[in-house]
Order: sequence, then C-alpha cells, then structure tokens
Amino acid sequence: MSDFEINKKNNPVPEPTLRRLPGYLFFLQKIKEEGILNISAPVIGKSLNCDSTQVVKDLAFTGIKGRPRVGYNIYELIHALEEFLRFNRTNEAFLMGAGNLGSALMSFQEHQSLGLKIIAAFDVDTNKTGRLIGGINVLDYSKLFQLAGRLNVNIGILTTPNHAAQNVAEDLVKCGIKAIWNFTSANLVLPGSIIVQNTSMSSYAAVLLRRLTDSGY
Amino acid sequence: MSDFEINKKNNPVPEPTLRRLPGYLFFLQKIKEEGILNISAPVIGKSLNCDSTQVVKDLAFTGIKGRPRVGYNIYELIHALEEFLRFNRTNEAFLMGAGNLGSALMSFQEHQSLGLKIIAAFDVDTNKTGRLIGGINVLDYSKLFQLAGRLNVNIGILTTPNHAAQNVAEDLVKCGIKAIWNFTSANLVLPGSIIVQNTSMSSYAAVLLRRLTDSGY
DNA sequence: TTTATTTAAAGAATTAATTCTTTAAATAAA
DNA sequence: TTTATTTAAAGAATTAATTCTTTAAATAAA
Repeated sequence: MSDFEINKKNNPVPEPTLRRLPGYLFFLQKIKEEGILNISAPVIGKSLNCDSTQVVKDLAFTGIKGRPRVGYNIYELIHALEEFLRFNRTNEAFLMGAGNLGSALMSFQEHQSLGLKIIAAFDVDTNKTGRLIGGINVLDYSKLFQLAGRLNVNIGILTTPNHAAQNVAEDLVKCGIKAIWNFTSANLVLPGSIIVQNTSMSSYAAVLLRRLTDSGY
Repeated sequence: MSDFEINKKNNPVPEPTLRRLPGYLFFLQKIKEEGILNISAPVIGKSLNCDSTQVVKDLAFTGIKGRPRVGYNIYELIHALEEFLRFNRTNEAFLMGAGNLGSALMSFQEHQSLGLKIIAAFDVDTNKTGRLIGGINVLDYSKLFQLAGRLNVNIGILTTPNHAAQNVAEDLVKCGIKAIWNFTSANLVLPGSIIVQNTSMSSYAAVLLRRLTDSGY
C-alpha cells in the first residue's frame, strides 16, 4: 500500500484540523520575526485563543515532535506546515470566469503565500479576453483545451456565474483537472475522484447573519 | 426568557446546518422557476447529493413542516429560509480596506441576494479615498466614527492587510459594530459578545491542497 | 545529583454531528 | 372504503471531533 493510500484510508486529516493549520502557520511566521526559537502548545493556544491539547493534536499531523518543557522548534514547525499544506510548492491553477470575483482573485497577492499560481484565466466575454489582470492573461474559453493539453495543471478555480458553473466544471474535468475550488453557489455533480472545495460567500454570510439574530440584533 | 435567549442557550443552530441552508435555498429558488410547487426531502437530497434525513433535520430549524407523501411547499420553505437567514432583510455593513479583495466585495453583485448592503468603505490610502467602487463611496478612515455615530450599522467587513486587522477591528467594536466578517488571516482578539466570522482563503486552500496530496497528486 | 515543574503524547471521556431505524400521518390507487 | 406506499418526525445508534486526564520525558533550579 502506497503512502497516500495509507493516509487516505486509515488516517485522513480531519477537515477542522486542516482549516486550523494555516492559522498556526501564520502565527508562527509572525513570531519568528520576533526572534523566538521555540514555542510550546500552551503558548500557541493562549495566543490563538484555543485549547492547547488541540494544538498538540493538530500539529502532530505534520509529523513534527515537540520536546517537553521546550516546545516545538519554530523553524522545523513552519517548514513542516508549509510542506504539509503544499504552501511552499507552486500549485498551478486555471481560473474560469474573469468577472468581479475572478478578477479579484487574480489580483490577490496572498495567493503567493499559499503557493497558488494562476497560469491563465478564461472567459467567454470578448470584452474581457485579451486583457491582463494582475499580470495574468485572460484567454478566450475556446483556448482552454488547447492549453490544458500542453500544461499539466491540477487545479481549477471556478468564478463563473452560477448558471455556467456545472458545464465549465465538466470541461475542467475533461481537461484533466483534479481539484476544483468552487466559488459559485452551484452544487457541482462530478465524478467522485474530483476534489471539490466549495467556498461560497453565502455559507459564511448565513452563519454570521444567523448569529446576529441569535444575539438579538 | 426571550426568544433569542432560548435559541442561544438551549437550541443553537449547528454551524454545519447553517452552512448548508443557503444551498437548499438556492436550489429551491432554481426549481421554483420550473413551476414546481412541492418538493420532498428525498428529492432535495438526491439533487444536492446529500442524505435526506439530514435535509429534514436542517429544514426543521426554519420551523416549516412538511407533509408526508407531499413534501414541503416550495414558497413557504423559500420564505422561511430567507427569513431565517436574514437574506430578505437589508443588513447594512461597513467595509474596511478597499484593496483588491475589498474592491471585489464592493463590486460583488451577489451580496444583494444575501441581503448585505455595504453602506460605505473606509481606507487610509488617499489614492483610494474619494473614489466610487461598485457604487460605494470609499471614505477616509477618519470619517468612520463620525458616520458610525449617525447610522446604526451592525456588520463590519474586514479586508485590510493582516497587520492592520486587529486595530481596525477594535475601532469597529468601539463604533458599536456587533459582527465582523474577517477576511484577513489575523486571529482577532475581541470581547466575547462580538460575533466574528473568519473567512480566510487560506483555510480553504489548505483543505483543497492537502486533499490533492492525499489523492497522490 | 536530586527534585520540582513543564510539557508532549496517548488515550479516555465527553460532546457534537451524522446516519440509521421506527413510527405515524397522509394520500394515491385499487 | 380499504390497502399500499410515501414521507416527515422522532429518537436511537453510530461516527467524528473536542476536551479532559494520565503518563513519561525533558529540563531548569536547588
């Protein structure tokens, strides 16, 4: 059994853990600047306002060992987190739909710190194609298959209007895309092997607005 | 005990449920167009690729009752969901930081369908202030307290650089803001009564990228 | 060198969320 | 009117995630 099969079947990293890991990473990068060499889970927990045993359990997934009474070596831990999350790699992506949100993601500098690199954007609107947004070319949709054939891109970022999302997602799958970061509100129906990460603003808005109601506002 | 206290203490809506509710709503709005009057949980579940008992349990939070063998009345259910999530209200918000992401959120039309209305944006950069982005005025940061005093805005959208996030968040709290939609990677430390909804791209990227590794890519 | 203290690791207990099962209501078809 | 079927509701069982507890290792201080 290969490494990834073991991980997939017996020991998948829980999603709540994965969501928390970037927070640890950014915090560690910040305090690294202050010249600190070691840090313990209780200190991380206090700073980030979360339980220290949870910190220990989360960080254990990276494979890094802490030393009692000393804590973790910051450099080791940062490196392990970046590796674990692939943030130190170049993860190439196509972006589909160069509208408001798409354009923003193209200009969004922070993607770099996540190792994401948008190779090209595609749109059907000839007013958008041919332009350069955030240093990224917006190409005509018809060029997708051609370019995908030459390059080996794994990730598709979906920022089309909702009604177009399913068709575009299917095209991405035909192109050999393995993972889709879906910013639309469409619920994509795709082969089970395709990784779909739904990031719809509406889910977050729903939580925020309902909590406001819960608090009496 | 008031309504919201009961809700808060005895029966808080689970976050996973809240995250799923907008998906039901959008699906119902879509099939409403097709002239369907009633729909059952199993049909919703099949369409959205999720368990039907989970659909029933989630929808029960809205207070709407379904009828055996018939299902839910679509109009009733849509209305209840919109009400429950506040999407049919005007939820006024200030936006802090008119950079890439901030500008995108200002231009993002979909906010309307979430009942969100950005009243004004604030920035310290004089190159940005005075401009109109997506129909929204970008004001100088110094105007925040003045405007907040006149209006009764509950929500702050935080799209500043990470290093500014904590200070700006504290200012928002001083202005009487009740809920902060935090798009930065900063972990905000604020009074417990303040609702903070963290929406950092990095958490989603982390899940997506790690799943890619898990699958062997 | 010895002792007290801090800490990560491991695992147990608890809590939360999801999935499964049973029941009763509603209705279409016979 | 009767029977079979579909379905929501309620609650039990299961699974997943978090929090608590114990243990042993490491190290600073005495």
